[in-house]
Amino acid sequence: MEFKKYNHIKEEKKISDFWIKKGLFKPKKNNSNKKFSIVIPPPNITGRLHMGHALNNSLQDVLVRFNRMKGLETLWQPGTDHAGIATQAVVENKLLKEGVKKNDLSREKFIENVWKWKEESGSIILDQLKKLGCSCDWSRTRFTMDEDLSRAVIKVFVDLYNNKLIYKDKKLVNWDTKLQTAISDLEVVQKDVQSQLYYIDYPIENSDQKITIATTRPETMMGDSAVAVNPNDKRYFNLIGKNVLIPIVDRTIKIISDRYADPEQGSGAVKITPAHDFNDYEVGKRNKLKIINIFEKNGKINQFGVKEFHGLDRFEARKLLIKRLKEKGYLVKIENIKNKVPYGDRSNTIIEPLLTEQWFVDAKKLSKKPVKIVKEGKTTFFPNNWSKTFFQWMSEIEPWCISRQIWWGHRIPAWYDENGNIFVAENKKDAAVLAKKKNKNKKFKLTQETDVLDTWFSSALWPFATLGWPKKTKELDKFYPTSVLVTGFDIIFFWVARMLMMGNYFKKNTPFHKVYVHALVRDEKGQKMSKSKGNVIDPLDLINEYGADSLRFTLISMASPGRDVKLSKDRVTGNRNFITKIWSANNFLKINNCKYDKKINLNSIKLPVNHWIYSEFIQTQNLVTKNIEIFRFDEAAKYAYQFVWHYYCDWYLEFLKPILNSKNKGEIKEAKTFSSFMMANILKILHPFIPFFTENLWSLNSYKNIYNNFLISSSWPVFKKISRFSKNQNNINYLIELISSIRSTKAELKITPKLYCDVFFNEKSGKLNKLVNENMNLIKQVGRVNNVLKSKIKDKNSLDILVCNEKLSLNFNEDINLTSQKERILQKIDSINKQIVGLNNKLKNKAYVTNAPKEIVKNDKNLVKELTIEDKKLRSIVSSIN
RNA sequence: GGGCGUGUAGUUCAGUGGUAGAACGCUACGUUGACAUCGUAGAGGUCAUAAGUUCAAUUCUUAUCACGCCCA
Repeated sequence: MEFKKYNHIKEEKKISDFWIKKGLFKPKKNNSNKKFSIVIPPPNITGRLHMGHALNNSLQDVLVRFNRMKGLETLWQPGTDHAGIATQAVVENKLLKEGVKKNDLSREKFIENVWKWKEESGSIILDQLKKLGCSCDWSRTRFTMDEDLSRAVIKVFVDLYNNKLIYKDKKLVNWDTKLQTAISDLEVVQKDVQSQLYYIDYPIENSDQKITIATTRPETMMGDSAVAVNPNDKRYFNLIGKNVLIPIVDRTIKIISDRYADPEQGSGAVKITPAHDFNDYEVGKRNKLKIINIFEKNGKINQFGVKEFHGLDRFEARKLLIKRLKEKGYLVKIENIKNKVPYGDRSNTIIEPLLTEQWFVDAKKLSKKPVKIVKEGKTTFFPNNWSKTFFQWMSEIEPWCISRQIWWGHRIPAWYDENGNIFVAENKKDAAVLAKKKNKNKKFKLTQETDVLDTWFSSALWPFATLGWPKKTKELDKFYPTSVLVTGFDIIFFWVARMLMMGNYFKKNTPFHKVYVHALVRDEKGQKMSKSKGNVIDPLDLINEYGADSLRFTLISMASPGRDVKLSKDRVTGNRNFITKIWSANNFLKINNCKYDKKINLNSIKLPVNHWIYSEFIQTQNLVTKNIEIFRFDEAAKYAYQFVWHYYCDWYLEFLKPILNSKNKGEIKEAKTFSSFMMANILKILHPFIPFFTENLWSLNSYKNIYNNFLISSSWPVFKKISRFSKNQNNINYLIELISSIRSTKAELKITPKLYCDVFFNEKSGKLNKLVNENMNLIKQVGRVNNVLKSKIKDKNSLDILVCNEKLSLNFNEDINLTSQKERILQKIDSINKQIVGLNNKLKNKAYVTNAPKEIVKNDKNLVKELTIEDKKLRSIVSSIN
């Protein structure tokens, strides 16, 4: 009979459509009253599936499918975020290609274009998640710019403003000169770069003296307000209070004393530019210095700079200024140094600290409750050490700049009257009411704030806003707080911490009980995947080549806590082979007409091999269950793999062959039904890992007829141990050892494995002897044994071996070379004796015998006994070879 | 500078206070009626280094070295 090969591409698509059409991803009410919910970390609409997503969502899907099968009412809430800056850039570029500049359009018109783009391309990544097999309730898909979610954002903003947790302030912020918006401190990455440190002389007024300062940013000299020296720096002690002239700029400033100046750094004297450096800003505040802003919003020198430099870009200005300083002899020297320079994570341009008016969230106040929640263990991190990182960041938290000078996003619900009074309300009408009160009966005109909110502001509301908040919905009631959040460590601050703040403030409850933190996916050499390195592996390529199941199984089984996933194609191939292995095992069942057509009555099961595989399955089932529950997906996958391949396929199916080939109709029937029953349960425990393949086999094998359900909706196996079966678990394991020994002896003797041998059991009362008699067919076929002899044949072609410490003789129909075997046994005797000596020494040690647990000592004593017997028997074998 | 983490077979990683495990790779043999995307057998480890605690340390403690990440 020919059997088709498994075609993952065709089947995965079919099954995915089917699940969705049948509504099987939706939460299903049941009697247990237990719930399980996860909100997806919303991918942004410009995003495309990468390995990080693949890992993140495979893990969530394991949890979701597992809990669904365990009978919990399960919701996996999907959706996307609007990614303000990224999306605006994408649409801006698209328009530019069509010959349209953003600023030629009205704000409304541009937003219209963004929505159009979103409708066309915004759900690509969700389709990719479907390809991965994610069982989200897609009918509940949400988007951060949806009407409902926008309402939540507005409400949150207004509430926080009214409670003084949001405020407007003029502060130095991280300014992106390319995107021309403020960004939060988290969106700034400090990069190590090669820089020049310029030493410049500032002449001291009314004196021949000069003071040398060192700076990496000479162009900011135009905004200098002072030169600072350390109060303890004796070199400059007598200069404090004197005026210096800024060269080229021709302006005088004071030399001040401030502890910020580090005597060890550069020359020990440092120029202070409060408008263009965060540290200088603080120095300026302490010393009441002038703030001189010399930059336009695009990073070019403005009218407060030196005239010659007006309109020059900051880097051109630097070059020119250095040239002028050199010409005039103010430049002392240039040093090459390594330093950190702030870059925008989106624009990859150097961030400029700029003094602007922005909206801020008082993150410090909002962080108190989350810290408490985590300390009390109401939200726990896995692995736990991430809570340390969390606490550390929360304790140093800065005000969160939430306003962005872009168009795409939630426009801030604040209105200004002509006098600049601010009115924050959910809509213009309400704002007008406030304005009327403020302006008494005078006329006023309201204009709305043009800034929009940071995308993370809306993402912070994700766990409750997606469930319907601020409305009181059934879902919110049922699924908040969510059970677990699965996320990468890189967004603990961006997202997790902020969700904890908002959830605890607005819902008075933690948004999730557990946070599972996974690591990065790297390439096989441990390098971060990046386009510039060209080492990116596209998950969709792997899905097409190997199937989503293979990719999922690989990622899941490599997700060890606290370790990066080093992905290589070899791994995926290996797991694809695993799936093929199950496919072909199932073909074996089909060929042999192994059908499972009604529920098994376990009491009627008689065959020892069935008892054995059942007992082994229970162990596996327990290990898989336990490990998923404690987030050890790698271990869970490993145990499932072990059982299926090395127990079910390698031994169980082999043991079935002699039974199926026998004439015992009862045994044949039991073997057929039970093997298929076990296959059904294998599919169950593998389903969270490889959902497409298992659902497909489930339907091909018509298991639905017995369980009245699709695999995805079937129940997780919870079989009980049956003591009657357990006896045979050990027995079959002894037989396996016997067969393995016969095989390796053949290999050692360089006898082809094909060759059958005869066996004689030297010890009549031995357990092996008895077992073999009970399983005669099995040992003959699987062990390739011709006859089990009644008496020993002393023959030059016979050899004694030891199995489970019982001596037996193998008799071959072929000349065998016993000298090599003798050598091998002598080596074995040697190593046993070393062990015995070691153990005896240990047992002679009184401290050991008195201090060690009795069990351990007992075990050692037993071991010595057994080893001594083994030694004796091996010696007798050796002497018989002579 | 502060914090976190990692170092176990050729590779990627589990694991444990009491005789070191898996997968992949490798070697030899093999097409036995599920499977060569396979089978059988096998080789391969001073558990980074040093000291300490302990009857006993790969495991706990400390130090050192190497590597990685985060924050300043």
